[in-house]
Amino acid sequence: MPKRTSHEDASCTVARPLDAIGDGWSLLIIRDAFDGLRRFGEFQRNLGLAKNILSARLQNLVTHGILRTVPAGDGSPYQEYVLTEKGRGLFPVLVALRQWSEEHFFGPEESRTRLVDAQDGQPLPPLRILSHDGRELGPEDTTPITHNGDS
Amino acid sequence: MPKRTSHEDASCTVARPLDAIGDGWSLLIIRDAFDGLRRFGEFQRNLGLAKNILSARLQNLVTHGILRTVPAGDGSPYQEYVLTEKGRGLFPVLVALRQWSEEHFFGPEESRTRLVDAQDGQPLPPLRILSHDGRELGPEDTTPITHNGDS
DNA sequence: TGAGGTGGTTGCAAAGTGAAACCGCAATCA
DNA sequence: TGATTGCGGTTTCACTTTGCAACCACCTCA
Repeated sequence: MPKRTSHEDASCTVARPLDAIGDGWSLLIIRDAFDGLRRFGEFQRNLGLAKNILSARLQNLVTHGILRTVPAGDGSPYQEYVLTEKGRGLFPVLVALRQWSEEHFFGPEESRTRLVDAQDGQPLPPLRILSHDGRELGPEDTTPITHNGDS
Repeated sequence: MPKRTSHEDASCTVARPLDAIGDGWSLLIIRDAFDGLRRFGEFQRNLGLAKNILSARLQNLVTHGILRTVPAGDGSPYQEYVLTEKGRGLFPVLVALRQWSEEHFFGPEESRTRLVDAQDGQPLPPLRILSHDGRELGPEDTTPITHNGDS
């Protein structure tokens, strides 16, 4: 996590969430959480990261309200980490990232893990950014404005 | 950028792009590039990061094919950094991240920078994940599979 | 009792980050 | 002509973070 002491961190909607998920591990933990992993040991085995790092990342995700700890699960005396509603809101971000990655980081013959429709196994079509009246918008069709909160 | 020497980095469509954009600065640089910034000094002034860090991040984004350098622009003897097609493909990721951030990191009264439709100034409606036949999909409606490249 | 699994914390070495200084180049100014 | 400034970096060095390994506390089961 960089320092970002600049003047630009206050109102930018990109900068602020990066404190929560901007490091290299958090999004992988969240992806695993979407895949149903809940236990410390599951995350650690699946990701192969050091336990102290995992511990710090889980704490950070909990304090940011993305994961929360629930007391048990099965009879074990330990806790589990599950996505909050805020954490589940990251689903479109992960889908967008996966689609971009599939398109640009993998060759057509290369094996990869992809997300498919659970009902019929069909791959997800590419995300589209639509305006309120249904036009498809590209990067040049949008503009950033400073919004005051009132409106 | 974490090490990720684990067995899971090879085929995961989330892990691989994080080498390119997984640090705390790269997405901010890319957002600025979408906003039209092109020059080293523009990025540095706008983000307030150290010049060596900016230099390293720009190099990394160039080697990953997200930005490319173009020789001039105006008459100046310097180079500019512009998004490649691959870089422009990150637009849905940024939109998804902004929408999640607006919803969960900002109070209703809090001032923030948001993205609006350039044509009519209307805010972008929330992204929806749709199946190939138009059903809206949530996290529990999808499942990850290992895809072999052939099909 | 003690052997093993789970969920961490603690050292410590190595790598990464960041502020400031420095540097080469070109255009500008005196 | 010689000095100055701005741009685009690179170098230096103190500081922070990461990651491996060891250790530890707790519980279960034999």
